[in-house]
Amino acid sequence: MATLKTMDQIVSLCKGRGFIFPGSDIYGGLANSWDYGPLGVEFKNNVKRAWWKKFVQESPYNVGMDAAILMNPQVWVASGHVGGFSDPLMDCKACQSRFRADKLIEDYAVANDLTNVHPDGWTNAQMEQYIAEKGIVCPECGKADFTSIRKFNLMFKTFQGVTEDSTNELYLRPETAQGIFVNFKNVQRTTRRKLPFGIAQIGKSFRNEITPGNFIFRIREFEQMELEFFCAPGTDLEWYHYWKDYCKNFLLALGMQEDRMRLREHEKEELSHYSKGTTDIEYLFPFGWGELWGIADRTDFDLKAHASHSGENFEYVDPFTNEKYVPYCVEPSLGADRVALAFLCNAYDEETLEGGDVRTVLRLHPALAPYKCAVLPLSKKLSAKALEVYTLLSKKLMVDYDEIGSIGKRYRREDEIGTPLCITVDFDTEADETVTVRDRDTMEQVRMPIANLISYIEQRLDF
RNA sequence: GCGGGUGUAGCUCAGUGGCAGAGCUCCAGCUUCCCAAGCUGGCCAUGUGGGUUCGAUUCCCAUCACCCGCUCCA
Repeated sequence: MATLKTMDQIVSLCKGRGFIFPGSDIYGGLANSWDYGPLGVEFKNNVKRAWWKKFVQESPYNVGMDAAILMNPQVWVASGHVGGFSDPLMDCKACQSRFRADKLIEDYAVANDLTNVHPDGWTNAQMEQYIAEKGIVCPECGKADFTSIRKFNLMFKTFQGVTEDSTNELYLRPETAQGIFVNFKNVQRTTRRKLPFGIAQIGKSFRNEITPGNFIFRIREFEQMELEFFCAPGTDLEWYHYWKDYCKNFLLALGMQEDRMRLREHEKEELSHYSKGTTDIEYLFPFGWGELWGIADRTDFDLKAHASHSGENFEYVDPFTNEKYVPYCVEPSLGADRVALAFLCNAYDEETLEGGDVRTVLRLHPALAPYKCAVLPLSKKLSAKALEVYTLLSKKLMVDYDEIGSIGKRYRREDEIGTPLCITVDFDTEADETVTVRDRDTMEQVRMPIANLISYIEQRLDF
């Protein structure tokens, strides 16, 4: 199977074959924006479709929805993003290191056994004053020479309405989850679901990251695939483990190599304020381990926060016990671009053939491959028959067609973009209605009637 | 965002204060017909915006992007 490659090889394949291009390229680009090209959009759509299939279509528990990106700003006050998503940062003027002011104070408090010092709710001025008074120094160089605090609000702002005044100020959502929480009652009522049930959503989110990078791993405009799974208090831990396994199996079923995956449980100190437990599913990228999927037990934090801010009642009445409670929530949250990148890295392989030439092959699971097969006439004289086959298959599947260059060259081109099967129309096809089907991974060829192609290809798409 | 490096064709790299070159790719034609064959021809570049200069791809400034170090968690 594929060996670990450098990021450059992946990026260069993506640019070269039309998976992913730098955003706004002709104007010199825009920091960390990337555009998905013809193959990239097919591939990413397949990743999203696979997730939806497993988490909505095949799940007895979950339903889907699609909330608006722009939401009432009160949503972000209630969720804690307006306050919590802006990190107070200071730079050391002496050595140029950057720190979070609240972290500096916390570390100082821990080091000096000051158990009653918690800078979470402090203003910038309070934190600056405290750091100056206590003479807290730079952990890097030991000097006490900090810049003042600068807030980096991680939420993008925009305006609704024609005038740019602050009363019309809106945020682009930094996560899709809140669109689910605010619709909890609507979905529960209209679907008549009883607990436990989940609401799934795929959509764009926006974060003004301080340091984005590593290709599409950390970008400012990204796509999330989130499930908010609601259950009775006390059953949350059980479901937390259920979904953790379910997520892991999803990745394995699509061919992710197990030795490049790991589950990392967050330490108590690392947990977010709302979370009782969090596990990250991480993937070993060429640049190191990176988080793909965060599975968090969010308790009743979000629904309660919205209940108190909005005045809505989020209590659920258990139809069997008549018990009233605010549901607990388990959240498996996956980055679509990240997992797509992981699948690309996972699939990328360079194979040295007999004779010494190197074959680049993207060993994507057929369900994820941009094209499910390619139709290749052995000669241009066979174009008419080959196009006939192409027309037939393209009614059901994404199919490529290529008649340029030698047949071997066209096989290699398809290998490089992960097409699992090549269908070669030759001089016998016209007479006996059979074609050669060549496998991307084994390079083996079988003869098959045209009539059998669709079912043969479709059975490989299961996972 | 801060410090250091880089920017020439789709890709990999030459080169110069006064004409911009190669290999691969790509396209066309011929040929071949089941694993990157051959021949012929063709397309395509100095990241962007300013400045200095008679003249800038080369020098200067800014900007954008990428790579390497400090902060993020989908």
